[in-house]
Amino acid sequence: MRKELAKQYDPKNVEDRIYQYWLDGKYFHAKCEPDKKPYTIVIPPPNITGQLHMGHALDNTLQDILIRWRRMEGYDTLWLPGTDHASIATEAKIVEAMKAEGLSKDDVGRDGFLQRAWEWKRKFGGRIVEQLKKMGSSCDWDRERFTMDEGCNKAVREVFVNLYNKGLIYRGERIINWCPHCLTSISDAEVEYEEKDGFFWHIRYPLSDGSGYVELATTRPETMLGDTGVAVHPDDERYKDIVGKTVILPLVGREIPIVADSYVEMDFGTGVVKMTPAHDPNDFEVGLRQNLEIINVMTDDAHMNENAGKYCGMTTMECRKAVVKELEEQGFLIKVEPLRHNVGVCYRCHSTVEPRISKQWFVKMQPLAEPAIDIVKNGTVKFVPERFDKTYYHWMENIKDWCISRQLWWGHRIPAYYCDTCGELVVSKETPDACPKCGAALRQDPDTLDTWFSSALWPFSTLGWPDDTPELRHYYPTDTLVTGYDIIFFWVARMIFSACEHTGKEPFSTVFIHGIVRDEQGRKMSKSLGNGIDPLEVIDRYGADALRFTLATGNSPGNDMRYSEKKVEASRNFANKLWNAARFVLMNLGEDTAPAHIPQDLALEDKWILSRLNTLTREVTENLERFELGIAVQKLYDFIWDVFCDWYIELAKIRLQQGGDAAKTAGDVLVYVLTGILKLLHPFMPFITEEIWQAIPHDGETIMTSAWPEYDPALEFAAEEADMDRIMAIVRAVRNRRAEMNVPPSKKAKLYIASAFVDLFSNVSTVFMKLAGASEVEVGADFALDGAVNIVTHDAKVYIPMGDLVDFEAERARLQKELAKAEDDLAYIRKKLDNPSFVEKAPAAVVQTQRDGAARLVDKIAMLKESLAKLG
RNA sequence: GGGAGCAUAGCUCAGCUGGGAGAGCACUUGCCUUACAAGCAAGGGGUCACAGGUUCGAGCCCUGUUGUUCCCACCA
Repeated sequence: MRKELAKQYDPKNVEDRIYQYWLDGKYFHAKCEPDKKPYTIVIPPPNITGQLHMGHALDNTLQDILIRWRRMEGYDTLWLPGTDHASIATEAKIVEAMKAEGLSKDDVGRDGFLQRAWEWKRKFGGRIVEQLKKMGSSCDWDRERFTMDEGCNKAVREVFVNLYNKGLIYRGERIINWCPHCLTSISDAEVEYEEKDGFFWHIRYPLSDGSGYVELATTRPETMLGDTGVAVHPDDERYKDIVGKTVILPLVGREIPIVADSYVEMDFGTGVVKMTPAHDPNDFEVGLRQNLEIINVMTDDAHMNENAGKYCGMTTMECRKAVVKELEEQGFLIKVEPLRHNVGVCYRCHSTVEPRISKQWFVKMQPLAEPAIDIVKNGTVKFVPERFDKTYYHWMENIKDWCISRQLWWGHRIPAYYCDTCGELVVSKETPDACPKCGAALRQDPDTLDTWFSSALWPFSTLGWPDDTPELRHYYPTDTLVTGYDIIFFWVARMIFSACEHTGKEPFSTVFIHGIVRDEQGRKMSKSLGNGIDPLEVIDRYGADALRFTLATGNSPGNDMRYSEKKVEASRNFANKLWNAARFVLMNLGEDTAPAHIPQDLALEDKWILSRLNTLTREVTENLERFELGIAVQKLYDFIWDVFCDWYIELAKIRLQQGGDAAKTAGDVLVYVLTGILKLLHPFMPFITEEIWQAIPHDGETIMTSAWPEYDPALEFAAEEADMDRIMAIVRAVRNRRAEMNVPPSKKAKLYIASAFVDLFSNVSTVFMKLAGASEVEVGADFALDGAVNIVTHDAKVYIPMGDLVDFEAERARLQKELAKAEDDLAYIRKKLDNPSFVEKAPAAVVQTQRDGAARLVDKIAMLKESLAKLG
C-alpha cells in the first residue's frame, strides 16, 4: 500500500521524523574508506555561548548542500562538526552568572571557576548543535569536536612548543590593546574602530629655558601625565630651533625633550605632538627610536595608577576632567574644539580600548606569512569569489606580530613555566615536575591563549594531528571551507599559515566565501537593533527546507543578501508545488510501478522532458562545481515549476486518461523525471525530497545515498525539443488570443492549423484540445476561412472561427502591428548579416543563428501577409 | 589615505567565458480546468547610474564621473 499524501505539505509532520531516520541509519557517518575519494568540510565551529542565527543558517545550508551533493556523487564524505570554547565570550557569561550569586572570579579561584565553566559548557554547549540539526545538517556527529577537548589541547601545546623552539613565539613587553572591561589584552584583529564625537584640547607646554611655549593638541589629555617627550617633523622650519631643547610638562613639572621624528605630520594640528610611549602605539614606536622614557600611568581597569601622582585612583574619565580643569586654571589650555574621530573598541564588549605597555606572548608573523601568501598565489588555496585573495594578501603582507596571551582563565593555558628561584623559563608539552636547572618548584604562566589560536588548528587538530591517524591521512587536506568574509582575518588566514607551518600542506583547497544576511531594510541583524530573525522560528512556521531554499536562492558568492519573509513564503509555496506534483504522480501509478526507469515507446513529450531533464542535470552539476549554488537552485525552480508541472504533467494527463500502455509509459516517465528532480533538489531541500522519494517507487534506503544523476548523451533529443517548441508556441499563441478576446475557457473552438509540419501537428491534436481550448483540430497546407481569428507563429498560421466574436478591423490592426514588428526585427538582423565584418569576424554559430532567425522571420512575414490579404 | 563591492522592472535580486534583458513579490484581466487558490492561464512594466572608449556587436571588457556600502590604515 502506497502512502497517501496530504493535500498540503506540512514540514512539521516530516522533518524531525526524517532526521531521526537518517541518524538511525548512520548515513551521516564517514567511514574513512581509503579506496574512495574523500570530500571533507570542517565546520566553522560555532561558539558554545551562541544561539543559531541567520549567519549560521546560511553558512550551514551552503555546507550541507555541498556535502549532500558530493555524498550522492559517491565521495567518502566527511562533514566534521564541533564547537568553539570562545574564551572571552564564555568567560564573560560565567562571570555574569557568578555576579548574580554575589561571587567574583577571585572568590571561587581558578579551579572553581573552571569547574563552573565546564559545567556551563556541559549544560549549554550542546544547544547550538541541536539547533544545527533542525536545519537538516548532515554532519558526522560521531566525530563532533570541541576546541578545548583533549585532542585540540594536545595540538595546541604541540604547536606552541614547536613555534617557541623555532623562535617564532616570544614573550616581550610591547604596547598592546587592553580591554578595560574584559580585563585582558586583545589582538589587533580584535579591535574595531567606531567614529565617536570627542574634543581636541589645545594645550601649551612651556620651554624650560623660558623662551616661550609650544602649542599642541590632544584628544586624550589625561595621558599627558605619562608624556615623556614632544615631537616635531625634522623638516619643519617653524620648529627647527627648538629641537633638542626641553619643555616643562604642565601639572607634572617633568622636564621632557623635544625630538624630531618624521612620524609627525606637519600640516595636521600645530605640527607638534605630545609623546606618551606607554599609551599610544605610534608614540611607542617613536619612543623606541628617540629613546624616550616609558611611564605607565594607568591600571589595567582604566584607572590612574601611582605614576599619575595626585590623580592616582581616578578613572581615566575623571582624570581627564581634572586635568583639563587644572590646565585651564593654570593658563595652559588654549582652546577646546569638537572633533569627530575614530576610537578603537573591543569587538566583544565595545569598550574603548586602552593601548598600554604589557608583557605578553606573541607569534612572530613574518616568517609564517610568507608561505601562506605563496600557497594562495600558486593556486593551491583558492578563494571563491577570487577577489577576496586581495583582502587576504593585503592583510598578510602588512601583518604585525600576533598577541596571543589573554588574561583569562577559560582557554588553553600557556605551556610556559617559570622558576621563581633561578629565573629559568621552561616551555614544554608535558607539565614539568620541577625546574630542570635548580630543581625548585615551577609556576605555570597564568595566562591562556587567544581562542583563535586553537581554531587556527581546527582543520587538522580535529583529524587527529599531531598523531598520524588514518583520518588525517585520508581526509586531510580538507576540500572546502565555507565561511563569511567577516572572519577571513580572524580565522581563515590563521588556519592557512598554521597549516603551512605545522602540516606542510594547505588546510583546504577552496575557501567558499559568503556575505552576511541582512534584514529587510538592508541593515545588519544585531541584538542592539533587535532586528534579528530567529531561524528556528522561521523553521517552525515554514519548514527548514523553505528556509534553506531561500538562503540558497539568495546566495551569490561573497555578496550580502536581504532576508524577507516574502522570500520564505515563495520557497514554502515551491515546496508545496513539488509536493502536489508528487501527489499527482502517486495518484496515477499502478501498484506494480517499478522504480525509476525509462520505458519503451516514448512519446514526443517524453523525449522532450527527458532531454530537458538531461540538460538540467548537466547544468546543475556544473553550477555546483563552480559554487554557483544560487544559479543551480534557480534552474531547479524553473524546471520543476514551469517545465515539469506546467507543461509535462498537463501533457501527461492526456495519456493517463487514455489508460493502457500509453498511460503506463507516461507513468513511468513521470516517476523517472520526478526521481531525477528529487535527487537534484535533495541537497537544497533534504526533508521534502526524502519524504516524497520514500513514497514513490524507489531502490535503496534513503535518497541521501542514492546516486547523483549524470548527463547522458543518449538522452539528448534535439529534434523533439524543437518540435515541442513549435507545438508550445501555438498553444501559447492561441491562449493569448483567447485571453485577449475574453473567450472563457469553457468555450471551445475548432483550430485550423496551416503549416508545413502537417504530421507533427496532426499527431498532437489532443494536446491542442487539452491545452488550447480546441474542440477539434484540422491541419493542412492552407485554409480559406471567413470570419476567423488569425494567429501566426514562426511555423504555422492558425485560424479560429469565432463567428460574430471576430472584429475584422481589430484583426487587421493586430496583424499589421505584428507584421511591422516582424519587419523591424528582420531589418535589424539583415543589417547585421549585410555587414561584411560581422559575417567575417563573428563565430560561425552566431552567424548561423542570425541566418536561421532571418529565415523564420521571412516565413512569418509571408504568413502574416497572406492572412492580411485574406481579410481583404 | 589605501582597497573592494554594489548601482538592471514599483520592491528584492539573478544574469556563467561579450551575440537584441530574466525571476520572485507587487500590479491588471480571466479562471474553483478532477496535483496544487500556497493554484492555473494571459498581460502591463526596464535609454541595464552617467560620460567616453575597445569591438562587427557591450548590462557584461577598459577609462573617467556620480551615488552608495564595506574592509584596511589610524593624523596626535
